[in-house]
Amino acid sequence: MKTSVRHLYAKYEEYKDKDITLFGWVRSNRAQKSFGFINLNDGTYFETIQVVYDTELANFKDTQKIRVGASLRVKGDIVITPDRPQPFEIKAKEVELIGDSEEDYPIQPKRHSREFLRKNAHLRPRTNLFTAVFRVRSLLTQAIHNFFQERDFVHLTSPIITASDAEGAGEMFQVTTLDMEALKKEKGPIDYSKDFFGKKASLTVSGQLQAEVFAQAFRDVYTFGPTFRAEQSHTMTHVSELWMIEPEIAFADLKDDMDLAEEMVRYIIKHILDNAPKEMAFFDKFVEKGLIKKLEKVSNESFKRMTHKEAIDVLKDAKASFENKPSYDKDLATEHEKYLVKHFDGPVFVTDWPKDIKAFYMRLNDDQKTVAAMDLLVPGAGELIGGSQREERLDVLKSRMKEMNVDEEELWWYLDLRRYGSTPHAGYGLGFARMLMYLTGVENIRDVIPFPRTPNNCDF
RNA sequence: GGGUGUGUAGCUCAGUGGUCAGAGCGUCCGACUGUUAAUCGGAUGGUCGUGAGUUCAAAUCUCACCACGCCCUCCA
Repeated sequence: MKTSVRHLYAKYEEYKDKDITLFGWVRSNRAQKSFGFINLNDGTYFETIQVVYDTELANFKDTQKIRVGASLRVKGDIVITPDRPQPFEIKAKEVELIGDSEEDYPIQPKRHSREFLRKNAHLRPRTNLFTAVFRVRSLLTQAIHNFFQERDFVHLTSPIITASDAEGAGEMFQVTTLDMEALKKEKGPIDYSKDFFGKKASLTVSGQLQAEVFAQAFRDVYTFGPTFRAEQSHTMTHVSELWMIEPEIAFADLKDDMDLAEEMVRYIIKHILDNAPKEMAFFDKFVEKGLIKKLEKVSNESFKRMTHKEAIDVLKDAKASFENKPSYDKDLATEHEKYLVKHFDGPVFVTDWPKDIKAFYMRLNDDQKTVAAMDLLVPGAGELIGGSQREERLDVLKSRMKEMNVDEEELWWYLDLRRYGSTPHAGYGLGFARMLMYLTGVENIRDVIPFPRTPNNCDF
């Protein structure tokens, strides 16, 4: 009977002394004179199963020499072992080498640097750390969809290619079918009417504007898709290709927006703690001590909320000395964010930001100086969520666009939403990989993405 | 993009001017009756990132280049 290690761990008593077959990869092989032990991982579970073999095997000598990384078929009986570190093991009757692992297999049963494993991105999913990270990543996807679907949100996919450069979130990757080599030889401006879309096109940096369209029809919607940023960012929290979740809710204000974000974060934490206990215990032990306690605390307490002005007041009163001086009309520096989350010992919403440092679509507050924006700051992952109440008043939106040099004609459809049944509405963007960093304690965003893209790195 | 640091065996690292360049792990050979990153013995393994320079002598000092890490800016 073919089964899985995950299934065995759940119901091993039922398999007592029964004959089963497993397929998997060797994590270690400890051979002695007349017996040996193989730790086999079959990919279905974080834990390995110990395969015990001895001279009764027809191919005992060959089995002793099986190397780490090889793939096997193992047939044998499940033996319950209450006196050993593992609750059960398999006593092998047959061990068949399916795919040999050559002598220079780079992954050894020992510590490797994260840097080395990044360069071996095709093999790192077989290590304990990355097995855990990517299983939690999969569960995180599920948790997010569950959360929104249970609340009757409609999921939409926003376009990946856009001809708008007004999305306002940073440098964009250009998309073209023009012959670059030929263009190099020509002089004068490029004629984009000859390009594939008849105009200059790029990869999207956000699906928010399109999500707003759907929110004005379905009320509550969310996107979950890839976005692209061409910034020369060399940090532990930035990549060039990232997945974002962007909910957008109509008939809602900034408070509703924050309530939703907070409820979502709590829901996600609970889902992961419930469904990946082995993985979370591993992170807690080897990646970030006290991780589980931290997450449990977060899921039980309401998040700190404060205005940008209040945050600056806190920073000005702080005994710490900052390289960047806190200022009421400036953005928070990374050192400020770190101070705030440490000072309040958990996630912090910062709201009502100076309008000049925020995007054109954010709703202007009555003071005429700030906008109804919010950032959720967390320890480790930095800005986990950025959101705002959107400007629903046509005249105010237009004057803000003028102030910030955003082309009205290009966004005629966006302005139309304010002409036909406009509603107060709000939304936010959640960085998927940053959420994963926060949940796992992994410090570098490149280690929570299967094949990360960063400046100068597009391997695999 | 700005700053800073690192690059020595397959991996993790030691070696900061002086004979043939070191350890642990891996790999290979051997020992071992219950191992948990098993242990023990032996062997294997390196144009010391690349190029130029200083010096009697360079892994070690200088310069350039390349690659990568970290910090800052940008944001998710």
